[in-house]
Amino acid sequence: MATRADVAAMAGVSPAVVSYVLNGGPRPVSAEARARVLAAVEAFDYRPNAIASALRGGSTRAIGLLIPSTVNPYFAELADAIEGELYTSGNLLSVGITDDAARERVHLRSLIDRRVDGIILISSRSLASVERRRETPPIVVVDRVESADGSRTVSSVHVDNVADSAYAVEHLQGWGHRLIGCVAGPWPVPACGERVRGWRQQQDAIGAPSGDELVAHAEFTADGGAEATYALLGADARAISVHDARPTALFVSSDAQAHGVLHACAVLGLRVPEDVSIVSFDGTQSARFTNPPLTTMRQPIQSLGTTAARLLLEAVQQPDLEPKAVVFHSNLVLGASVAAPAS
Amino acid sequence: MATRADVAAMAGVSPAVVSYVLNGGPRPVSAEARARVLAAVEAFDYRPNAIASALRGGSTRAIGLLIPSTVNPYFAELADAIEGELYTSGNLLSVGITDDAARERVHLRSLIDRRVDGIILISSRSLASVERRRETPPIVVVDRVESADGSRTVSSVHVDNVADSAYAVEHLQGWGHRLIGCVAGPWPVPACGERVRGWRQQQDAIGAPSGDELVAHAEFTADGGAEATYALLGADARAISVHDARPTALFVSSDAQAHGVLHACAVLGLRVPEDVSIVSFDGTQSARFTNPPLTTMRQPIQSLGTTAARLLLEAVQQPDLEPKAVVFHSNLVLGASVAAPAS
DNA sequence: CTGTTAGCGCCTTCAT
DNA sequence: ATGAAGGCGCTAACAG
Repeated sequence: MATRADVAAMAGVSPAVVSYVLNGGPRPVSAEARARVLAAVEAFDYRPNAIASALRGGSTRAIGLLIPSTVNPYFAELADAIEGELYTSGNLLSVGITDDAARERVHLRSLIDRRVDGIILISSRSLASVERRRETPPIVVVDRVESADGSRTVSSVHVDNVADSAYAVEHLQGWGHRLIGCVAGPWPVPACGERVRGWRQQQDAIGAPSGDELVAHAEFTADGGAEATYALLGADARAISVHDARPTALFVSSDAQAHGVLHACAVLGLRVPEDVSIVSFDGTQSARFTNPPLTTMRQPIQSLGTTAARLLLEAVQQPDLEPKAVVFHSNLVLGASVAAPAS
Repeated sequence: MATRADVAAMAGVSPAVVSYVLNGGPRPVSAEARARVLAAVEAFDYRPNAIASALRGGSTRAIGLLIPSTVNPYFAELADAIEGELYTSGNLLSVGITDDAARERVHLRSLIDRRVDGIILISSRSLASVERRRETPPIVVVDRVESADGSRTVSSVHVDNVADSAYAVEHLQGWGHRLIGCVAGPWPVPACGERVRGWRQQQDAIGAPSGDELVAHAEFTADGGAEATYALLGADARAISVHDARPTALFVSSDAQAHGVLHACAVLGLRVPEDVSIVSFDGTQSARFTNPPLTTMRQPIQSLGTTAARLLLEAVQQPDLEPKAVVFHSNLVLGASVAAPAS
């Protein structure tokens, strides 16, 4: 592959002049020399080696993204928004899938070794260990960030999970539901805990049951949602024996799980919404095409993604900027998965 | 950040010895020196700078992936499989989303500039221009590859789109359908054309209509599928005026489009499968949770992804290996979107 | 067994 | 307006 020296030789100038032309500085170049250089660049189809440039200049124009999965439509839509914003600013996205925590740590290391300019962490389980590290590039987390000592060291973008979850539960209560189960998320990250907290808070607010027998943790997948449903609504569910009645509604922490919840309800012979009402969280496109369409709390996914990217790029430019926390809120999208409980 | 020189200084050895220890060669190192080096590495939390290593060694251990979208579940599942395989082999994935062809070209350039070890192209629209380039890293395409002169220069992985599409159409015919519409894909890539060809071939095989009035091209999105449905089944559809009857079934080129097809049918007051039967292509998880569940040709997405990654890694290791074309076939997954036409 | 050294390709200061 | 040269951090060939 042609190098800068080749171009310089053909143009009859020194390598420095080639850089001057291509980078628009820092020194002026005569029109003649410029023309010869550009011709040589054309002839060789020359492009600067980004590796060498990065080694020299200290910037890779690459951003790392650590994401739990791309199969979950919420994460997929988020990744799409982030990539779009980065593309616009001339940055490349390096992606690691962080199914499990060990993998997340390995990927984090790898990204730092590769000197990415910044990192976006989605639902990170190893943020604590990150913050302990000496030297990391700027980081933005898509999820709430809570530091032990209250001081924030990274920026974050997220919805108000507690309030938005409470709102979803309130919607169910408004239709007359009291015994409402909660399909919780799998990971020890704030977003998962907060959605349970929002459910519990809202149940407590009207004196409705909020015990652990009504909570089932599950993976953020359809299968996870199905399992949780069997645990909560199946014949020998603890929720049923404790309350001597089957929950009439479920608050589900993600659309991905809700797909499996619908499936499991069908298997159990329960009709949605006649026998069981469902409200889920995320508001992805996929929620519109289920049977029945899901009533779901729609997160502003595009905004979350573009904001995360923009915050990060700002931090890359000005490393000693104050970390920010940007909070959005969700909107209830009415599907057809909620009805009044059978009386 | 600590450099190799720092570690060497602390360990009281030369920088080369640090490399010998960390890289396991190429020269032996005494146990004592090794211990001191490792202690120093530990103390500094030192890791080699991957940028410098790449500049020197010629390998970035990074693979580029160009993908049309992550929101389409077929592409998302494919990306997931590819990332998994690359992670296993210690490679990082750099992703570019190639919504439009211009973007694809920019990304391709960028990946080459960054000296990725190889590139995976999904449904590429600019392969022709790639093949014209002088120096590219190894490339694997997920789609069929057709060179003008018949000689293949890159490897490919794909299903037999013509045969698998024909099979899907045959399934509809088996239920008694004759007037079958085709929702085609949007891009000038082999996979899109071949699915239409499979539909047409199978229609011709039984002397059923296969004219262009029965084909509607559309984006690989739900909205695309909906628009195509209006064009084919709406009140003033050309298909209807030509045949003086409404198509009783649709062959849909992707699950993503099929979601929108279902939606549009509901809007048009057409029941699925009573009024319109549907078979789609891809067989993603998402097809199981629609209303009704989709009957769809399931591509072996995991295998496609891991095979693409493995072929590429082979080519990276042995650049003058013969390009291969690996062909898989799809399986019909029975949902509930097909029934006999109303007589 | 260990140390020295020459680049990899680029950017940029300094000298001309 | 241009050229020469140092150095980013690393690997590996070469010399002790």
